[in-house]
Amino acid sequence: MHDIKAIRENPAAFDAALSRRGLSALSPQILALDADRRAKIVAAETAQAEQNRASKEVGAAKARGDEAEFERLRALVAQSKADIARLTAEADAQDVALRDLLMGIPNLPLPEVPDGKDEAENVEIHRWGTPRAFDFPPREHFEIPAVKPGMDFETAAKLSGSRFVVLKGAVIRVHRALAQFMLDTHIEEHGLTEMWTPVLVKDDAMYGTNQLPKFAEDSYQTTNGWWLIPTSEVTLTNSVAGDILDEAVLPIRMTAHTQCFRSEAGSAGKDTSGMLRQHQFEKVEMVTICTPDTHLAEQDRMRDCAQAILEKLEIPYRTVTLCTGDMGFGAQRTYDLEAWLPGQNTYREISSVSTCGQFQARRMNARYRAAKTETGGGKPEFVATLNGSGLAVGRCLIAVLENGQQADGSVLLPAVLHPYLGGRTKITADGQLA
RNA sequence: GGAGAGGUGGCGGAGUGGUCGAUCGCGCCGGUCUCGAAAACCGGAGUGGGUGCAAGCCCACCGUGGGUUCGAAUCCCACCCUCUCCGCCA
Repeated sequence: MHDIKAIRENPAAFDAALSRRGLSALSPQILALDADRRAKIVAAETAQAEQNRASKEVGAAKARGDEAEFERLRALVAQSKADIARLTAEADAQDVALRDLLMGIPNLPLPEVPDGKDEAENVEIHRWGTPRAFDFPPREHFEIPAVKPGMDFETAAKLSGSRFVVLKGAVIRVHRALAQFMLDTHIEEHGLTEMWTPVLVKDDAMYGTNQLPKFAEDSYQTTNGWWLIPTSEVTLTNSVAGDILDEAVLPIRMTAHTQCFRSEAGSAGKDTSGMLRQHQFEKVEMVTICTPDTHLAEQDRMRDCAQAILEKLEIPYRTVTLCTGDMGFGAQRTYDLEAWLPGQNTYREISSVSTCGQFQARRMNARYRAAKTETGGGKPEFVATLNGSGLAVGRCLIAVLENGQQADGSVLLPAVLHPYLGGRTKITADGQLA
């Protein structure tokens, strides 16, 4: 959510940033609402102050036994009650209206974010590894002989419909190894703290990380009102909602491995084969809570953590900075990591690392108290929040399988996974670990 | 699921209708004292909003939302959460 004071102080800058995201100027509408709201607040508070004064006089009259004056004042106060109720309701309504409006406006891109309409205009900033030269036509993951016995879409369809998968045998073991490997690396080498969180959350959490109010149709809700998280960004980030943190505890760098649930509404026909895009998938997520002056450095750090995973897995990838037209609702800047998928002969998104600045913190009311200095401090300020995949486990499995496939139908597995697989180094063409 | 207890400021803990935004203790910050520190003493200190150049003033907040009343942290209703015991259970 945006800071109304910042918009008030510099509406032109606000509108200019909005236009970079392809939105028309909103500050006139916002400022009009804001002015109206403040006028209503003044009216309501003035009336309330008068009543409070009168009430004290009533009490005083009663105390000195002046019954006539007591009754006169009492009637007066009683009369103004309805007026106050009306004014207060109006002020509240304006407040809600402004909040609703601000809630629906996306975050503003940082100056260094490239302008652009869509993903075609993202800017590559880093490339690692060289795609293997195949002396046979590389297959997509679900067509590799070694994989086929362990990736069962028919059974999943029987159970749940399309966009689900049943994994078995060697394939799920590699999947599990991947998640463990990612977590262990983040914990031991990157200094992140592992968390285990609910995957069912209340409305408030979904508002905090921007899923609500605009993107309700992208998530699933239970009959009693809980939401299934589309990413553990929701639980990790909202873990500090409403808090006033001591600056000394920042930055807080977390990671979690959870199931994620997405309806994929609007993605009909997109990536329908294989397990690239599922309703249910696993992700190792990273979330950082930090001070606003450190968030850019923290974002680079987080990106490096994600890149390190791909490098250890020996998967060629490239990193892009998303252009204004491709950024998510809450992001100020986003790096996407795209893994090389030989079966598709292209790079596909496997991680997205975003800083939201104070955007989510304002929604969640998550603050920190800056250490006192001569110049100030000591006052609560909103924290900055960042989130990134570290990585999407299912997509990472795809990348490992496609990049490791051999002419004979087997798959060679990256060395860092061998310890997690009892020393086994490959999946044979008939689907066995060996 | 059943029974009971409880939700007050960073923490502990008072407060059952009228200057209570809230006694007190601890912790915290500033000062006095000290070579320095501790102790002691003095003083300060919540959050959000509105208004104002500012000092300040005003409004709201004692789990949440309603209600009663001239007036509510205090009374009433609903809900949420926590704890204890019992039951069930991965």
